[in-house]
Amino acid sequence: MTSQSDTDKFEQHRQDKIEKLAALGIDPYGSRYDQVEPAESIKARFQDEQEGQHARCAGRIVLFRDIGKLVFITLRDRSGTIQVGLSKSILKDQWPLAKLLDLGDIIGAVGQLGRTRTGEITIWVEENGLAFLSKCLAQPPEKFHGLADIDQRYRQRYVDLWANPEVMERFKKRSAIIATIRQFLEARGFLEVETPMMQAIAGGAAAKPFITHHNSLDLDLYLRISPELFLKRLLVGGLERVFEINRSFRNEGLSRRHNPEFTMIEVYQAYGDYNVMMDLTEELIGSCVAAHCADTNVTFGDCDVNLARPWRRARYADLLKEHSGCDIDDIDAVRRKARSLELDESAMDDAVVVNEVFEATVEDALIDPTFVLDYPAVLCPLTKRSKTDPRYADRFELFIAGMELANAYTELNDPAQQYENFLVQLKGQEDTMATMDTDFIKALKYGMPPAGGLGIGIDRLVMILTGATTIRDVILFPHLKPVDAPTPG
RNA sequence: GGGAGUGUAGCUCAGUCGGUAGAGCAACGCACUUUUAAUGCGUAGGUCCUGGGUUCGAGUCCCAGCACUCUCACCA
Repeated sequence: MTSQSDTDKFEQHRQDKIEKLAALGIDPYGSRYDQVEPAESIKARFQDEQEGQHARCAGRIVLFRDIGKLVFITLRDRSGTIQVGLSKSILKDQWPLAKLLDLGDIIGAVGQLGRTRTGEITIWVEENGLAFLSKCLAQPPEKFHGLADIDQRYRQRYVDLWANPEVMERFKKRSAIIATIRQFLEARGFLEVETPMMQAIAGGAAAKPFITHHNSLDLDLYLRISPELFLKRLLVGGLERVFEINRSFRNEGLSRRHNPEFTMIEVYQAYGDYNVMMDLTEELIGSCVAAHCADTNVTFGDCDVNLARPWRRARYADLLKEHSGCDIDDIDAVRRKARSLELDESAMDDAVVVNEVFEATVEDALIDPTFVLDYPAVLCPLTKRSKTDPRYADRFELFIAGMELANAYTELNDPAQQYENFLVQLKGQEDTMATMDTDFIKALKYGMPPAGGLGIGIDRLVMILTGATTIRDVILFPHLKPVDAPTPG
């Protein structure tokens, strides 16, 4: 016997039950089922145990205990679980149907609420109160360990979601966090907008894009690496406060913090600057913490993270000094440090070496939320330079648990300076497909109000707030290599 | 692309020194009207990832490949 025929045998047994149901005139794939109450709300309202209460619920059979003339079912729906009891003496003519149920089936149940001997709240299904809504033909995962194989969990998220309740909880929380963000911004007068995901010029970041092709225009297009340049066009247009919760795409390596397509939010506020955005960031994420975390201390892998406000604000140069011992202006010292970190600095520009040392020594150490302020200007082509020291740009990044969570700056609105920066950026970046965005320069020539702009990695934020140390646990269908299709025949 | 690890029943996993493949759950059959991962008895289920090699004999040792995981590199 091969395993394939075992699987077929399993499916055949269940197929047989479908045919038995059909012979009884019952559609195993059911239909509309109204007035369904979530399992957890049924249990909540029965706490007072008033006699004669009815309930109507629907869900998937995740546990099945057949003890003769009595069957106990644990039914799972989006809210949780509830026990459903089938009794031969109550079901009467419908009793034989109880023996056609299997683990994994989706059913509806109506009946009296009661408690069993051990106190479990149970829906005792009444006569004709059992509804077949969908037969499960495929074999469900093991009931106690759930679906544990990581690859299968991501590939078959449709099983993972009900086999592992904490998975469903995490994705419900993700939705709730995004709802909180929307409410927060809408309450402050920000308008949610949508800008192109297919762009002729992939701008707003330095990353390798994915290429796609428009047939009838015979035109190569890029999947956006950032919505930034379009959102700033909207500032020129006078929308003044906009945000986009956007999927962006970067053709780079995968890691526990990187998925090729990821969700971020970008926010632009006319007449603001990066200090305004820093306050906004702290309040925005703070409101998510308040709404969705039990308290401000969260665990993230091996880290204990304290999210209590206010958050530390420290200059880039000061953090470099603190963690590497190097003065940012002493390039020889920085290069010595780079060599001691086994970085090959010989071919790097000064600013790049500084940033490499910064990333190697500082970022991992920023566990509690830390705003890193005032980046070297050469690293920031879209950012306005500091009025007091033009070597630095008015930009911050927010780090939590060693992870870059947000990036914001005072937007550069000088078209001549922006044009110069683009030219510098284009040198030696052929592999990023970077192209001069002359239309963006033209837009700036019409006048863009001074503005603060902010980007927050939504996936990473959800990771922090739900304790998921890999980005694939907060993305419903993370990128995976496709499985080879089985050869037909 | 580099390094490390994993791959055994549908699922979760054992498998000792190289000596004819094991458990729990799921499945199938029987019993059971208050179970809680129900229980008891019975049955069935294997390309030990793939291909080579060593050996009288390989799930086990060696080589190569594949897949996945972790990690490093890449990554405004």
